[in-house]
Amino acid sequence: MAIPIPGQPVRGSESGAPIMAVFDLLGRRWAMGIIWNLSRGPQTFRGLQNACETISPSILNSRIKELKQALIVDRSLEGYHLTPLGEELFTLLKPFGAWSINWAKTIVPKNPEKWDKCGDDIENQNSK
Amino acid sequence: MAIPIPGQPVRGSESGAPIMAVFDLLGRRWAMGIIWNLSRGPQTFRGLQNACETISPSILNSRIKELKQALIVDRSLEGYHLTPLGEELFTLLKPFGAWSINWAKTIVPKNPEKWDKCGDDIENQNSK
DNA sequence: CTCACTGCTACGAATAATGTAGCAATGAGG
DNA sequence: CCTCATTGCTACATTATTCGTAGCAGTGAG
Repeated sequence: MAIPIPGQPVRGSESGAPIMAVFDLLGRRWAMGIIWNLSRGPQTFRGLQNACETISPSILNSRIKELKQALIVDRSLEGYHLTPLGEELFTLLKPFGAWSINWAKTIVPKNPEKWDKCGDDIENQNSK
Repeated sequence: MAIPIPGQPVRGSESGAPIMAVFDLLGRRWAMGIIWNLSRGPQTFRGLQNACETISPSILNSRIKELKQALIVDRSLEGYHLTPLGEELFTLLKPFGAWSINWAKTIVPKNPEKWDKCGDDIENQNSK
């Protein structure tokens, strides 16, 4: 799938508003997870694959290509890593970690039937 | 599609880390765009459909159901709107608007072949 | 009763993702 | 050289998700 180009019509916006292009790009399966994982430092293809547990290599390959084209990810000898633009994006993504913990506490009691274990995972997540 | 429950295995994370559940939820097509649109105030189903231009009603319906289950969106007489949790989420999403403009300026010169018009849209986007 | 509109469902066609197998390249050990 | 293991990545059939369009029931105005 081609990356959305801001200024061009993308999914959800004929006007080409850049925010819609971003939502298109980040709204693809695994995209945000890949950025999150890369924030810890350079990763190999295999490393990312393991981090994303169930991603298939062909999709990982597509997402990486897209993020590279979008200048968010790049590759060096140490492996794939975030570009400066990607780092910036991650700083915006970071607060979602804390929000997600709060969200989990609110939502989980509303879905008791699906809720057994969890506690530890939630508490331990703020480790970066 | 069922919403991801933090603490339960979701796409990309057997551990059930809440952040992965959030990425799963927000990483679905249109999800972030819907939240973005609702930040301007209550919207009708049709209003959202028009705002998202090319979304199909069945998908819009699914996304709304999911976001409602996730306590991010609710419905009242005035229409669909963000819950307090949803408003919080939007404040995290908001900075992406500014970043996207910056990103657009960087990326567009790298894709000259796809770039004709754009300028005005980019400049005028920071209106909330 | 009609007309226009709304929220929403149905459903086939198109597109995207999964899961698995496997290939070429690289590097270590013998 | 010749294995063997590992890595980055491709291929491809199966399955899941989304698109695009038609249309139904409900509401309110005229």
